[in-house]
Amino acid sequence: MPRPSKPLISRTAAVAAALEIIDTEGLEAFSVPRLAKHLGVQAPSLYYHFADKAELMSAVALHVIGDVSLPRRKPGPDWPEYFVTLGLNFRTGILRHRNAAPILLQALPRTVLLRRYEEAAEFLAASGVPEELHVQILDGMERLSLGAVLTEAVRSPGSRATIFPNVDPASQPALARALAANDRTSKRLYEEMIRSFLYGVVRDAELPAAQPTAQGRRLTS
Amino acid sequence: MPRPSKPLISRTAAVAAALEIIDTEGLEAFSVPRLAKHLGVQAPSLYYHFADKAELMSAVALHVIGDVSLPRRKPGPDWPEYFVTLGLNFRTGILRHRNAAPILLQALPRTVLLRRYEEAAEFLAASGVPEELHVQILDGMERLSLGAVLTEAVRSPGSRATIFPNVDPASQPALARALAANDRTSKRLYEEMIRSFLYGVVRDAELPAAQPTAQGRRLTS
DNA sequence: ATTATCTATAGATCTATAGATAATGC
DNA sequence: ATTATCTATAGATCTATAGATAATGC
Repeated sequence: MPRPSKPLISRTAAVAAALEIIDTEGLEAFSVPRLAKHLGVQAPSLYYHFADKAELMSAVALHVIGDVSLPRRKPGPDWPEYFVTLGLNFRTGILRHRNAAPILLQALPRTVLLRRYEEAAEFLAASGVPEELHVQILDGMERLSLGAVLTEAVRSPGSRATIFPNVDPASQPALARALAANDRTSKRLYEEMIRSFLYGVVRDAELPAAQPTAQGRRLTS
Repeated sequence: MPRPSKPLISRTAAVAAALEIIDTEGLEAFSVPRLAKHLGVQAPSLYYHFADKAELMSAVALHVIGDVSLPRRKPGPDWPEYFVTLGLNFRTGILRHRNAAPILLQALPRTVLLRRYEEAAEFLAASGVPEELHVQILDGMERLSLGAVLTEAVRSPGSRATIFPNVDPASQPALARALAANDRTSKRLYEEMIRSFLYGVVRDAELPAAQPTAQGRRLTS
């Protein structure tokens, strides 16, 4: 039946199905014929909606980060918390689809992220953060959050429980002690990592100094 | 000739050839038959040296990070520079083989990195850094450097020149201003990112405070 | 005329195993 | 006997295009 009364395929349905395959069977399991079977159509039909496989993957990547919501916070001296929230949202969104994480690295058009950067840059300016630091903060946040989340996403199910897997106290005593002295979860480490970074960036700036945590103190100049 | 006088294939030669293919033709171009042709042997012969393709990829990943040398620094109050050097070595080593970067994310056994962490943990202890911070620092350094370098490695040749590509001053004025106010290269941003992070981690600790840069100042308590 | 599917198929690969075979080392 | 290659091949895919075809909307 060469043209159905109602279209069988839509881009969004195709992307959702692709993500479902990747989530449940892994990235390797994904292919165009595979997706077609999942949708109950023939493989070549998908090429009517996507130019090629790369465009499909790109659409999947967009869908994954499209779910990440931007923080609704007022500019001000606690501006670092905007980025902490952003980073955590980002982490949650990606970990929901951890098998798709490698796609983000390769197929994510950077121009998409840039639209968010503009808003973040405005936020920084409105918060009184010196302009010289904006690129440091935005570039740093991109690298840090993408990297931090990707490494977490590809971790095997077995090694997810501990921060470092298979530490042998006999041959790695210093590491074992370090682990024993740590009481933070992976999520908490990530969250604090963002605060630390932002605090460090503004360490020499006059103001607005970061007051990221309850114990946060002001820098003297 | 079913067995040559001298072996035609060695693991190291195979890995080196694999990396050469990946470097010059991209990760997609790599396959076992492809590697065999490059070595002048038949594809199945490679399965005598590697159990499967995954083991081969893993060996390639190991080779890439094997080139990264550990810093030779004495423990002391400028301990952050140990990590800055480590991070820069890591960056240089990976950017030498940027097409192989995605392999590191997926095929790198974490136990390999752990051997280095033990040395780093000893170094932190000897420098007088409180034990509670060791995991924060090691975990943070892993996420930060892997992430920062991967995002840099997959950047397309065209967009490498600028920090953010295709910024339109009309629609993205805040971003354009931020870029204009930035005078740092990608490498420099990465380097300072590590310093900022480490400085931030110890921001509340009594001592040894980080003195990462010439302008570095001490925290008051 | 345009839209959205289908069938058919080109064309190129891949991964991995089984089993033969000759050189080497004991 | 072991080592290190080879040939042959199973078996499974893939990506993508060409061209047919029927439903829809003008």
